[in-house]
Amino acid sequence: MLASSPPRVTLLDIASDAGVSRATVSLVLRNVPSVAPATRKRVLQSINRLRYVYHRGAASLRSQRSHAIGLIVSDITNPFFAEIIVAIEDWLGSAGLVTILGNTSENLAKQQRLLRSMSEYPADGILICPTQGSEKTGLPTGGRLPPIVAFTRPMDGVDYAGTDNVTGSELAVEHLVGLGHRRIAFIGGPAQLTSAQQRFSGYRRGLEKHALEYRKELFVEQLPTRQGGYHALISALQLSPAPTAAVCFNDVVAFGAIEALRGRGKEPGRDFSIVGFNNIADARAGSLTTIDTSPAKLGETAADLLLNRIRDPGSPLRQVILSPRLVVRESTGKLQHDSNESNQ
Amino acid sequence: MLASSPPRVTLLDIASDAGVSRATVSLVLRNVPSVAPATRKRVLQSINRLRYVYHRGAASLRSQRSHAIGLIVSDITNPFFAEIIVAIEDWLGSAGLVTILGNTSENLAKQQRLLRSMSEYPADGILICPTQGSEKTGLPTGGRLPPIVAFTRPMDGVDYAGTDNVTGSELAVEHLVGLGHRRIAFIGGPAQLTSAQQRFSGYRRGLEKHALEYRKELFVEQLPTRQGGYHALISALQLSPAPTAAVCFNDVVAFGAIEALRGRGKEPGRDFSIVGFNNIADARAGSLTTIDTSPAKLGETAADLLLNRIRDPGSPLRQVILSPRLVVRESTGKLQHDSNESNQ
DNA sequence: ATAGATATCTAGATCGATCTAAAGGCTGAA
DNA sequence: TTCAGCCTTTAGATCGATCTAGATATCTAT
Repeated sequence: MLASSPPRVTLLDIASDAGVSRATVSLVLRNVPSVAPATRKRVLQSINRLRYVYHRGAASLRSQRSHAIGLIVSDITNPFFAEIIVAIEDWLGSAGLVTILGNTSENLAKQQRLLRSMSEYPADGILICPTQGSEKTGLPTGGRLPPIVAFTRPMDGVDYAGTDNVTGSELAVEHLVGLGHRRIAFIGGPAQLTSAQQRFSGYRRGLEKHALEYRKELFVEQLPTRQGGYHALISALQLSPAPTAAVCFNDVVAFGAIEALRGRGKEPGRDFSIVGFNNIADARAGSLTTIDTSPAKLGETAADLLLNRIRDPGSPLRQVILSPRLVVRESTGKLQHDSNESNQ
Repeated sequence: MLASSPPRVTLLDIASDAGVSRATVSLVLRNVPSVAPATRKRVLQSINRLRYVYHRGAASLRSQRSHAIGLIVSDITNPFFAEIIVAIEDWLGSAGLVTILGNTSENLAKQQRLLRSMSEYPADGILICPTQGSEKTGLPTGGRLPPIVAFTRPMDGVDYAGTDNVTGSELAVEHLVGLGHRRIAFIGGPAQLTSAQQRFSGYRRGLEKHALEYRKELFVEQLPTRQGGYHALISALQLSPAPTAAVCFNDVVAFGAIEALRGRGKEPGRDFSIVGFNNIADARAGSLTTIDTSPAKLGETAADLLLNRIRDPGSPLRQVILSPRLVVRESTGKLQHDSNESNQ
C-alpha cells in the first residue's frame, strides 16, 4: 500500500501565492537581475513559506543542460582514484554540477553500460579513466555521446589529462642511482596498461642515462595492488644477484612491497629502497619516498578540460600532461653494504 | 562559438520512421508485453537505424521516478567506505538505478548542500553515512526530502543499516585475552562518533567479562586514520606498564599502529598484538587480524532498505544490525614474555 | 504631448518522454 | 447478425520547469 505523498509544490503554486506569473518565479530562481527587488522579495518569501523544492529534472529538460557530469573510474578502492574523485566532485560541486559516479572494476562491458546510462541521463559530459585495453576500442558506436574527457589513461579521440609517467620513473631511478643503487627493479603494473608502459620506459631511460644495464628479470609484472606488490618483491628478492631497490608502479604496490620486506626482517630505506608513484595521502603517513603526480590537481585539470569542451564542443582536441615531482621520505636510503657485490 | 549539434532523435522520429505512434514506441522501450512482435521488431529496427538515445530525464519528469539514488559518504578515501560504495553502486546498478555520489569530508554544511542538491535532482532516495555529530541535528528542515536510509552511523528518524559494534570489539578483546594478553589498549576513533562509542563500550564489556581492570590511559583517542593509529600506538607504548595488545577503531588505524610498531623494531603478532576492525581488502593482504563487518553486505543491506522504503514510504522504521565476525590472521599472537610483568 | 528608451513582467509554446482513456480490429459465443 | 471480450494501438493531456517574443508601465527628451 503506497502512502500517497502530498502533491509537489511547483512554480505555479509559488506564482499564485506571490501574485506573479510562473515566468517571474523562474527568473527569481535563476537570479536573473531584471526582477524588481520588491517582487523578488515577495517571491522568495512564498518559496520559503511553501517549502518549495526546485526540480532540476524539469529544468534540464527544457534548458537542455542537466548540470550532471558522469565520472567513470576503474577502481574506487584504489586510493589514487579515490583522491581524484574527491577532487573532481569538489571542483564540479563548486561549479554547481552534480557528479554521477560509476565504477567499472576494469570491466569493459560495465564501462559500456555506464557510458550508455550516463548518456541517457543525459549527463552534460563524462570524465572517464578507461578500463585496461579500452583505450583504442574505446567508445561505443551506438548513439550520440556527450563530451568526454579521459584522465590518467588516454583514449582515442577525446581530450586527455594525464601525467608525464616517463619522466616520473626516470626521476625515481635517478634518485636511487644517486643513493648508490645499481640493481634496481621495476615492480607491479600490468604491461597492457599505457601508464605502466610509460613508467617502464622511463625506468629504462633512467637506467640508460647512467649506463646501467637493463635486465629483464628486474621487471616484475604484477597486479597493481598491495598484494601484487607483496608478491613482486618476494620474487625480486629471490633473484641472484638480488636488486637493492625498486621503483613501484604505484604507492599501493609500494606498500605491498614494504610489507614483504618487513616480513623478511628488512627495513625499507636501510636494507632496501622503495620508491612509490602518485603520492597518495597514505604515502606521507607511511614515510614513502614517491613520485608525486598530484591526483587532486589531475582531477581538477580533467574537470576543467571537460567544462571547456562542453562550452565549445568544436574546439581542437587537447591534452594536458602534468609534470611529476620526486618526494623523498624514509623508504629510500644510501646503499649500505651490497652483499651481492662480491659475487659478481 | 558553439558548434550546433545535430538535433536529438526523439520518440517522434522513431514513431514516424516505424509508422507507429509515439505511445507505441514508448511501450517498446519499456518492454511492455502488449506490443505485437512484428511491431516491436519494426520499432527496434528504427531505433537502431536512427541511433536513438533514450532520454531518462524526460521519462522521469512524467513518470515521477528518476531512477537515481543519492549516496552520501563522509570520506571516500577511507577504504571501508570505498568498498561500501562499490557494493552499493553494483547492487543498485543491477536494479537499473544510477548512483549519484557525494562526499562530505565530515563537513556538515557540505552534507546539507548535498542533501539539498540530491532532493532537487530529484533522487528517488538517499543513502547516507551521516557526518560526525549530525546524527541528531540531522535532516535539514527545508523542503521535502526523498526517502532516506542511514548506514554505518544511525540518524534520527530514518531507517538504518549498521554493525553490532559492541559485540565486535568484545570479540576482539576475548581473542586477545585468550592469547594471554592482559593489558589491552583501545586506540583511534573520535569519542563523538557513535560507532567509536559502541566499539569502546564493547571493549570495556570484554574486559569486565574477564575481570580485567579498565584503565583510562589505555583508551587513546585519535583521528581514525593511518596517521592517527601511528601516533596512538606511540603514545600507548610510552605508558608504564605498556599494553601488549591493542584493539583498533578500524583497519586503517591498525595499519598505522603496525607502522609505528615496526618503526620501533617490533613485529606485530610476535611483540605486540593488533586487532583491526572492518576487514577491508588490504587487511587480508596485510595479514591483519580483524573484526569482519562485511562492508559490501552492509552496503547491499542499506540499499535494500532504501528500495523497500521507496516502495512503501509509510512502513514503520527499520533497523538492520549485522553481526561481526572475528578473522584471525598474523597480527595477533600469544603473549610471549611480558617485560613489565615483574614491575607490577 | 508624444515618441522612444528602459525596466519589469507574462502568455503560451516547448523540452521528450509517460499516462489515461478509449478506439479499432478481430474472435468466438449467443 | 450482433455483441462481449481480447489484443493492439493511439490521441492528447501531462510532468515542471525554461524560453521567446511581446506586453505593460514608467521615465526621458524633445
